[in-house]
Amino acid sequence: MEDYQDYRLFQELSLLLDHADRLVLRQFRLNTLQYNALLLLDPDEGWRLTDLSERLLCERSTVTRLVDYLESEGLIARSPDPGDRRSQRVTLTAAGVARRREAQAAIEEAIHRRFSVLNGEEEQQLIAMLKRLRAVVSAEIAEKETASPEASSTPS
Amino acid sequence: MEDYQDYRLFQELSLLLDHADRLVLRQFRLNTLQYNALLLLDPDEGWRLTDLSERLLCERSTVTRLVDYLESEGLIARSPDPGDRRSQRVTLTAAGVARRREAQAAIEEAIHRRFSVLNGEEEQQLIAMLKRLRAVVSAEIAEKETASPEASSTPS
DNA sequence: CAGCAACAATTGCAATCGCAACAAATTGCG
DNA sequence: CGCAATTTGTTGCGATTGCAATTGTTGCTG
Repeated sequence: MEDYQDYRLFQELSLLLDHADRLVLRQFRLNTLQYNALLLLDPDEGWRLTDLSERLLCERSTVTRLVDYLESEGLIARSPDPGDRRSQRVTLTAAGVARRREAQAAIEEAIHRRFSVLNGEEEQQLIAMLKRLRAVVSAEIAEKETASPEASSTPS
Repeated sequence: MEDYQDYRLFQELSLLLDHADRLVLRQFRLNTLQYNALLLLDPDEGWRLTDLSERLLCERSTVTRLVDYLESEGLIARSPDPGDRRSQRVTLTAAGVARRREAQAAIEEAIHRRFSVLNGEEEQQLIAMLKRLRAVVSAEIAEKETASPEASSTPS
């Protein structure tokens, strides 16, 4: 009955959170996706672009341009994959570690302030609900995407 | 302590929901914003573009182009505001009502399926938490936006 | 009434991102 | 081995959106 109210609230809060994050990250010359990538990356262990795209829930082409930008900022370094000449390994530079540390401090301060309106028990409930929702929506997407990209068949 | 987990889950679910909605709305040649606009509009009572932008949480320029598109699809009509030559009034056409009805049926079916993993009590809790979060984040944005856009002053 | 600030809508521009097409490299199967 | 299918990353293109500047209108104030 309140499904729709949940949905609208969730949608609106998404927009607001995106906007608020942009305001925070702007001073570090990062957008949300770039920041999330920095969080994942590591100075030692190199990530492949394809793995980054799967983790960040975006297209490979988006990761290409994301990596182009972070590289131009000197925050990451591309290096060839020793075992596969198609692949590249992306690692954090010292500047990347520093920039991530600054941005992370600002973002996590903001996050903490926002979620301080919930108590510990509520957070647990929220996490549990969000996980269940994530599972359903993931399944819905998987179902829809295996349905259309192939099989223009309608076979007998 | 779990603030960050909440946040990441929320962010990920936002991406998934956006993606899932796009898959549903694509068949009606609408994106999420266009659909939300159709929900607001009415065959009789005309909306001003500025009011739409505030309701949809986007820029006025975005609404201009949104209305351009919906008009080109024949779903809405622009008419001059009788009392103010600066304004325009936007109303739903019959085709707009029909398109909205189809899209709404599909979307609400999907929403209902997604939120069926929560029971009534959980939905109430979720709504309450989302409302509190919305309030904090709104306040945060308002604070940040009144801080920077003006006052490059640092006066004596 | 003249001037000016505020407001409605639009346009230009840049940033962002998904999708499709592509080149290079790798894998697998006959 | 040899060739087809798959995989990795890139590029072209279009769609979407925010921000700043602009035009035309309104309303307030001296």
